[in-house]
Amino acid sequence: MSQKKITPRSEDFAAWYQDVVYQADLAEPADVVKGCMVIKPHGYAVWERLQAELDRRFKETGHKNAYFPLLIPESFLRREAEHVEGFSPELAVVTIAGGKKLEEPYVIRPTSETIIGHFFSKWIQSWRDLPLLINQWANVVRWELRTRLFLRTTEFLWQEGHTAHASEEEARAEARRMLEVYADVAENVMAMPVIKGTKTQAEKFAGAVKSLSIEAMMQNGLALQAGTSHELGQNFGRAFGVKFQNRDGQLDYVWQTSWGVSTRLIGGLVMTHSDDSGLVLPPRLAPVQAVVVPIYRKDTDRDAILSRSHALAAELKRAGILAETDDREGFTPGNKFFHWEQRGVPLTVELGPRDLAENKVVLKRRDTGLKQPVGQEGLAESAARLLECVQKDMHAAARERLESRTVTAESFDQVRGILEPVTAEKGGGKFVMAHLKDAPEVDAQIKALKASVRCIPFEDRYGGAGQCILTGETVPRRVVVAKAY
RNA sequence: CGGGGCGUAGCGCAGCCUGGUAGCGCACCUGCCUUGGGCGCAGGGGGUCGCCAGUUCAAAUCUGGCCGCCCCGACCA
Repeated sequence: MSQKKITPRSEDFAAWYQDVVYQADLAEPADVVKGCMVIKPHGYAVWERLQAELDRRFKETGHKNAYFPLLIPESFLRREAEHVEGFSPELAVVTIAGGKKLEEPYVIRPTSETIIGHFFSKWIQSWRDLPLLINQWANVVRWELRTRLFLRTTEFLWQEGHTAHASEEEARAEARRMLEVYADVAENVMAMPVIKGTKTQAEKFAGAVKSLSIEAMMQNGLALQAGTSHELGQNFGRAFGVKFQNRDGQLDYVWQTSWGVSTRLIGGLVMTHSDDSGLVLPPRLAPVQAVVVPIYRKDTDRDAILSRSHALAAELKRAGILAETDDREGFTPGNKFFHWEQRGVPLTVELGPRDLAENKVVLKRRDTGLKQPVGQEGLAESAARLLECVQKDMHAAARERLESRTVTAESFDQVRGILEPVTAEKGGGKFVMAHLKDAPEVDAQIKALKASVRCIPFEDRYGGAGQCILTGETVPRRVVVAKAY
């Protein structure tokens, strides 16, 4: 393992992010496959914990998992006009298979609305078949020009929920419900505060009637769209002939939703909590929550300290804490501390000769770096309590950062003044709350600043209606403007 | 596609100007010694110097061509 230093955030935030991802052993670029990455065991373990939290909630809200093909007939993409327009530039297409040119090429799914729409049309006849609530865990491919580990890669892992409903209201409620699930996971599992809101018409998903999103703020002040949930209306229902007979005996098209989060969340996690020493993981996502580091000077200490370390780790495990002992030979304690620190382990349990003699250990928390001696008696309880505390404190710190970097603006020039100097490298980003009309020409002017309207928040905390700073028309509330990933 | 940069050990780089048997740091292996925040010492393994051609007694080094990658811009759920 290399001992390369991590570039400080203040020097170059983008370089810092890469360094943290490497040093924490989360992932590396798949050098031989442009734009793709290898998610390494530690990174994948974080993803698995996140998946488990999400999957449990999907099932609790009545959804079932299924799996649809990776390859989609090219013609399917064309059936929904906006959808094809939105996705065709970033499609990878299979034209040859089995040594022969295909009659009709397949695209590698960039998302599955189309092929799932096709199967929904076969599965749904009656209102009794509705709602149909499906989720798929899958990989997708989008040929992006510029990629960054986790945040935007050519291939990525995600889940996509696809549902069909008998009424518009029910579909709308579903889209909203799933956004709330995402917000719950972001806030309470990832300790990452988010703003829930509606995308502007210009920013909505290709083929949707309305898109909802949760937006998080990274430590450089840039926004990250952390999850989206779409009301598809009857657009895909019409395109794929997903008809049902309603209670009145009449044929109608279903109202659909789709919603997704991806491995991008791991990028968000890194950029929300980590520091200049490396990764910082919230306890609820850490694959290892506590690591016992034995410290011994002489061979005579060695056996006693190692066996006590193993016993303490076993006790922690019995209490449901993901714990292990770092009993690797040939590494100094200092080396081990750095090792686990870079990997974001929330709690380190130090056990040396002095502690052994006094029946204590030293607990160190990753987020604040604070150390405290605690008795070996009752270690499981004190560790569990401390983990809870770390989880809460991390959330509070991130919340505080988001609040303190949210500002209001009363004119376009003011928005420009705040956002123009902001870059992913230098940081300084803000969420600028301003009155803006939901109209494509307005979005276009914000785009010219290399910023975007992130969302129109559900909850208005900035004083209600006002005049659009570009058109002068009255709009109901301020929207979030920011530079984003 | 426009501008800039770079290809030498697993990673990061020096050597190139001025041609003469390929080096440094980290990582890796062995042994001894250490262990409360990246131990030390000694020994060791690992290279078609991006590819092709040319010049030359001799090319990592000079010349020409090609390929690949990175950054900035454009593009972008």
